[in-house]
Amino acid sequence: MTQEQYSPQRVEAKWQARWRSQKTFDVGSRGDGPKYYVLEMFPYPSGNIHMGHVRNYSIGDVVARCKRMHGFNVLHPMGWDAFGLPAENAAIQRRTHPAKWTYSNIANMRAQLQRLGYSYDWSREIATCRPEYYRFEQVFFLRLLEKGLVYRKKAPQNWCPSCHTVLANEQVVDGLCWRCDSRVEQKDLTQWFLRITAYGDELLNDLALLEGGWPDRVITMQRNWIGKSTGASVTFGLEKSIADVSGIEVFTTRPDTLFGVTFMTLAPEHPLVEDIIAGYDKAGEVRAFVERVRAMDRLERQTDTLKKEGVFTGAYVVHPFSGMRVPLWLGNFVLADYGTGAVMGVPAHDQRDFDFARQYGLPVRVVICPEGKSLDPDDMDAAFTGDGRMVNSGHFDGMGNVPGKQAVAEALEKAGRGKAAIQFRLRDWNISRQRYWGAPIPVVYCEKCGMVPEKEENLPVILPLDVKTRDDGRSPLPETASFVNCFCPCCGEPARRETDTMDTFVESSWYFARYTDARRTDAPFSADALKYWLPVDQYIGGVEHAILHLLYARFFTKVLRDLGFFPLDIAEPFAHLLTQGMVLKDGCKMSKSRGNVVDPTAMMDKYGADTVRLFCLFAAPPERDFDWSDSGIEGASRFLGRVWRLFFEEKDRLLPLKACGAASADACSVDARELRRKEHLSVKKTGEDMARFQFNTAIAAVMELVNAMYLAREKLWHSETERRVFSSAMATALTLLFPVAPHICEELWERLGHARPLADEPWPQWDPAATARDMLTVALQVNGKLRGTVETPADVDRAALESAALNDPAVLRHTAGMTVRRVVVVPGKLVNIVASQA
RNA sequence: GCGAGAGUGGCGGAAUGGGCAGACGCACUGGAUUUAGGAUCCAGCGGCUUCGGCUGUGGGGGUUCAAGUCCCCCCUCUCGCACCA
Repeated sequence: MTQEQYSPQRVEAKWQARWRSQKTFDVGSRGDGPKYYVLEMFPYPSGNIHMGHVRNYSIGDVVARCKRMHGFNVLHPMGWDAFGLPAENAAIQRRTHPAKWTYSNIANMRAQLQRLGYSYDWSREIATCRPEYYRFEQVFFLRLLEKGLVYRKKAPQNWCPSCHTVLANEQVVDGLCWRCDSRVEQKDLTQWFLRITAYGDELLNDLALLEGGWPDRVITMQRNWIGKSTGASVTFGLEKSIADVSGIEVFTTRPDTLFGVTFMTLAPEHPLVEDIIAGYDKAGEVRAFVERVRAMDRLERQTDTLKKEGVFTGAYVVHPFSGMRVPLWLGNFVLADYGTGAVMGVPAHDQRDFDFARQYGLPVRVVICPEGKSLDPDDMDAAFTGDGRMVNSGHFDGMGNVPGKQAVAEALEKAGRGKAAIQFRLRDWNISRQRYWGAPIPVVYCEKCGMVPEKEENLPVILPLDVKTRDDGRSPLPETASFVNCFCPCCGEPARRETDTMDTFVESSWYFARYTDARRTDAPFSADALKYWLPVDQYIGGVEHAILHLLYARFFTKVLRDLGFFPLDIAEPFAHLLTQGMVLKDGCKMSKSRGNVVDPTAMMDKYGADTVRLFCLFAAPPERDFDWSDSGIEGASRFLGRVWRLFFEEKDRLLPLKACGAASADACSVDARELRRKEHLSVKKTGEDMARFQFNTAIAAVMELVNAMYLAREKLWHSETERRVFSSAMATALTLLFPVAPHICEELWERLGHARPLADEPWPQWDPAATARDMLTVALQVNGKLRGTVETPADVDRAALESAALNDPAVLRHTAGMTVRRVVVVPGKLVNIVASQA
């Protein structure tokens, strides 16, 4: 028998061309059915796709194709997160322009994605570096400015000396730059901030809406990052008078311990330090301490092992209720940028304060006692942080400390010395970047009018492409006269344009919405399209964005809603989130320096796209990391070869049926009925596994079906019905495998004689009657141990089953000389005989 | 330290509500085919075994007729947070 050789490259090129020319996956041309929006995190156009992309996008493509087969109107777009530093650095290295580099990378990577046969609606493709895209970001910026949600502030900032730019707090990981791992320095700079803290509560509370849809750990990470603490602010009067300053404010989560305060500690950076130590005879020592702490960088200062140190300032504050004098210290553990940069010290009830007090001989004052006990400060070897009764606390004595928290806060408010307060760990988002390849911030600086927003009708402020790039990595914008020199939108006089650009995370905070009407030019979105498509039903990407991108996008969704761009009933952008694991090689992350990179295009050259997709999905469940295996992909390739060969070896006898097209196999052999049963079970299992994103087991179910067909093929040609059973199994296998390996399935489907492509076929229905069995294998246990099996008719009654079990030779052997105490029958599954020595 | 997740053959991994542990694949072994190699097809494949069995899901207890699965204690690994007042 001559048979055609399987050439994946030829088959894949054919179907990719057809899908493109027929716009198969353009959602605009298909308007029926309920909507489903599946989105994968868009790539940074670094030059070439890597296996991580292939895995991410293969998962998304299976979801998209499955949903489509289930009758959904599926939006599945793709685009480019195209601004950013690597383009600039690469351009410097290659003596080219970031734009040129970026656009050529996009062209290259688009071709690579198309070679993988993903079902994207390419008509909605976006690139964030195009003015048609970022112009709307500038519109958002101006509206946010109007609302006070974006502001400029001078403050110590995270500065990456190697990237020559500031970083947001979220972009500093263990004191290092998230991108290049350089040590981040602190630098005083005037920067633009987005007031994400104004949404702290909503970002925190709405995490509840994501329970069940997002992985718990991502929700937890966001909750921790936002870091809400409830407590009170308290103002301690300053004994010494400083102009305009009446006292020092602290934040505490334990107002119930207020009477236990025996000292106060300020951050060395606290703005009042100089005023406080003025005139103190040991001011020099204090200054030396401040200098020493300041010299340490963030990383050093935040390690656990750092010795807690402090210095007395010579000054005292006054307790708001007791009027007691409280010594004022500086401490290296107090953070300047959390709370008020000042902490009240309650050594009896806070371990850190306890250690500090013992180290410097400060008094310990017990104000909470465990129920029915008393505490002696001299006997304590650790702080008591549990609940109990308030003591030594004036008229609060005897009160439980839990209600005491509120009571003290109320009393503070009445006395004008404080109030209930909430603190967030979350800081405002610094979006200024001192780099060139980003979206310009649309404001100008005028000598007369100061900072003036650009007029909306003048947008976009276009990033000039004809700049002289600098070798040192600094932005060329400040030296680009044609960009910098402008006229004040307010008075018309000459002015200077802002030369900082926006953090690229701003672009990725709203791109998912732009896809809903990507070609629109007069507005960023259209209300109808947003209302129809949002939220994204399934979002898929790496867990490395658990805080950064996913928090920013949530924030933007709420902001754009409040600015009137988004529908009011959209609270969250991504209803379901799948965080896929990494593709490793030899247990390590793939990297050029390690030399363990597996190139997807080389794999496609060798095995074809279908095999690469199949292996990425089959190797492990999607959330888990998996190790690339050269023999593993061989196995995937072998399986597709097996499908291809089976098809051509049996082709002359195959009928052009649809999936599950054999109505019944009643009058047929056992083999035919078994194959039909396997076919329907495969439809059930594959469907269920796809729905819960267990692609590895879904594929295993199709493999089982193919294996069953190999074993049955010589036996099933006796009758027309048997021929139909076999043909139907083939059609079903192709249909079930289609979302994973679409090209080969389309090709064989067409060769089976179908005019309508598989892409337009519905997901098959399985028939419970076809999965039923006349004979069942029932496990026989004695005292819980498997001793044998027995074949029984499916409708056997309990008594018959029980007696069959008791008379089974293996059972008899194991119950010899014993008394049967009990027989447990699980219908259709097993019989367990409980027996013991007589 | 706190929080989350994980630990199953030589390997990747199955077992969705406690019910025949190891599906599917890789590697390996044997057979068929082949001039040969490769490819392909078929079969075997947790460990021990006196071939009757015994034992086995990180370790130890427990619940149950029955535990990878439920409960308690412990160990290891991965990830996240880490002076947050």
